[in-house]
Amino acid sequence: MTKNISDIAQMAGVAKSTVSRYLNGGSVSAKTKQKLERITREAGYVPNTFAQSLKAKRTHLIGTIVPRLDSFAAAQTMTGIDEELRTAGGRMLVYNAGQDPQREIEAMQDLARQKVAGIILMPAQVTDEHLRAAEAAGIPVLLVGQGSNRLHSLVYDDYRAGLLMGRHVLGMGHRRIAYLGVTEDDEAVGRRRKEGFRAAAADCADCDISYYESSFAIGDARLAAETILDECAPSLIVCATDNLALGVVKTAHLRGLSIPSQLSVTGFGGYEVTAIINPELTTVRFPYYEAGKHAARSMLKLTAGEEVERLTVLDVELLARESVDNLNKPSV
Amino acid sequence: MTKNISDIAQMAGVAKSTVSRYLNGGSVSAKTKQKLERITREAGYVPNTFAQSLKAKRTHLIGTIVPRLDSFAAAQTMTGIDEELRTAGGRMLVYNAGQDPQREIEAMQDLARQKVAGIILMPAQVTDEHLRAAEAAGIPVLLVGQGSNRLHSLVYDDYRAGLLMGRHVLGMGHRRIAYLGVTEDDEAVGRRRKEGFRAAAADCADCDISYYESSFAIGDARLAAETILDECAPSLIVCATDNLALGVVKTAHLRGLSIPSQLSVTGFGGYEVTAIINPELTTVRFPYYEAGKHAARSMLKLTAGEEVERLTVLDVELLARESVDNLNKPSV
DNA sequence: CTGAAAGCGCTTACAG
DNA sequence: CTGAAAGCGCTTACAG
Repeated sequence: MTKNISDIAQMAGVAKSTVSRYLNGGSVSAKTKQKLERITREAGYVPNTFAQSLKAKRTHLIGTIVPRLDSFAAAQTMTGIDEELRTAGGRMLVYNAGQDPQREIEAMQDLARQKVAGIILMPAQVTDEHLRAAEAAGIPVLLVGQGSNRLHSLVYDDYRAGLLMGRHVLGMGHRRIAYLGVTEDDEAVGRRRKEGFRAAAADCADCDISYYESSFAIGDARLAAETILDECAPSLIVCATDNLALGVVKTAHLRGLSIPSQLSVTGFGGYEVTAIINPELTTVRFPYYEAGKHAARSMLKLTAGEEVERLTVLDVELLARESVDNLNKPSV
Repeated sequence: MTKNISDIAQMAGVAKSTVSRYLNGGSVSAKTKQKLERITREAGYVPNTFAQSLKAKRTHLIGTIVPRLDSFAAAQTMTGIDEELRTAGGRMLVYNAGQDPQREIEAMQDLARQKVAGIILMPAQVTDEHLRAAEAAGIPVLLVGQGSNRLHSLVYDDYRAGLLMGRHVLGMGHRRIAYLGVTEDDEAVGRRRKEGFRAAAADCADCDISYYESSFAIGDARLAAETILDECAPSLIVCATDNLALGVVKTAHLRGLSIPSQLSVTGFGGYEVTAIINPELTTVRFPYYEAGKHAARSMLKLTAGEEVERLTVLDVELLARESVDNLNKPSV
């Protein structure tokens, strides 16, 4: 029923190789091209992707490795990748690493075996093992969210995010501050956001900043908040992600602390939910969706053998909302 | 570098067909089997999936069509599907329909062309066109979230969800109630939840229930809440999804209405965020993750030609939390 | 249980 | 610009 390239060749009275050349944009006479155009259309011809891949030894599939499927950042990025890929006839093969670095490595090996054309990886950290696996894959690997000088990378300006947030809360008059971060093994989220924040605080003589650390889980953030509140009773807790901020907000509620009058809280990310909760959370928006589109475009170029910038830095935007109290209120 | 089946055959001193038979569990003598076992292992042989698919005309890929990537339900379901598929060596190819029924149809056609082994579809509604496309695909199609007597379906007990919720809020003493639903074109979410709720209310003589409708978007729910509050000033708004409930909560906050003392709100779904906001949202938990695992298992059976129950109904669970005021408080 | 051969639907040098 | 032929790495009747 479904036509193959031989059928088309026969119908057009040319050789299979001519049809193939036509399909792949090779040199074909104008007349032949016209004829084939009509015939393939009328016959509803669709190339068999397996046969193509078997010969060409690659697919139009782009492997995408995400730390988890149910995170706002991952979902937005995947949506961007998917949409952009489709416009070019590509497809996204999702690989869920389940927050396990080891599974990220395995994913690269597995995807390489399946001959995907390229891999977009959203890693929590980039280890030597990651680099080795990426090289061994023998196909383009693009990092999103974390940088490496050995791989093409698309990162957010985490440092500036921290800087913007630092300036903002300092400007609101906060001096006794707790910074709830994550492991510095995570270069982007754990290290650079904090460094940016620290740089902003460096200009401030009378600041008292305590640094804490938690995992990415909301539950851990809730626990960390208990400790922070007991130990240093800050006027503000800056959290390295919106999820952590949600956890801190939860603990504040449970303790009967009103936000922002009794405790100010901020996040990073710009998750949708931060605009829904009350009060709305002050945070920094990260362009996850745009990053996905950008990543897909770059990957398409890489698989086509074109040049792509090694490092792209995406800008972020402060969302100053209600969860930070203004301590500069004129005293009556 | 990478070995193919001929290399293995040569190394083992047998024919390619024998190797193929060994690989696919065909009849091979114990001796040959042992030898091939060792050789394939030592050589690190990995079959070329394209060649397999080209011949066998199918893949180990299972297409999964979701309405959107960034929804809690979709993310949980995908996670379940992905995990279960992997244990069987399968892979999930995600197709994002972007909330467009037409793209769901296209997705089935596209996936069929790509010769995926089966399709798991999470549709908003099941039209005749869906049914036709599913049949034309020529591969197993499994519905999740919506039922059809013409296709294998895995659904939630939406009717019971509505019933449980109805009994709960009535039991808490609410009588003046607004039900914010969605289009009845959505059999599960729009129709059955409401029917269940209505059944619970039927037992209640002095009930005053007004029915409203909105899209699935949080923004629309916020608007709908304005109308509801103006028109009928209920003590409680029952929302057909947690997202709608979030929108209603938002509007309540903006109007300065305290929850639950001045307005009670409930949802359906059991999204993670409902346990994070303050007060926690009363809702019904839907087992999305389990549904994903179940769907994958069924699909694996279907592609293997095994029998699978046409209809599976997954149970739901009421999560009675803080967003519903108890009107039965003893008056002092 | 095993092997030789054909074929899945393409692409790619190689000639012309 | 075009065609004939080989080959990508498998699977599958068909004999034996």
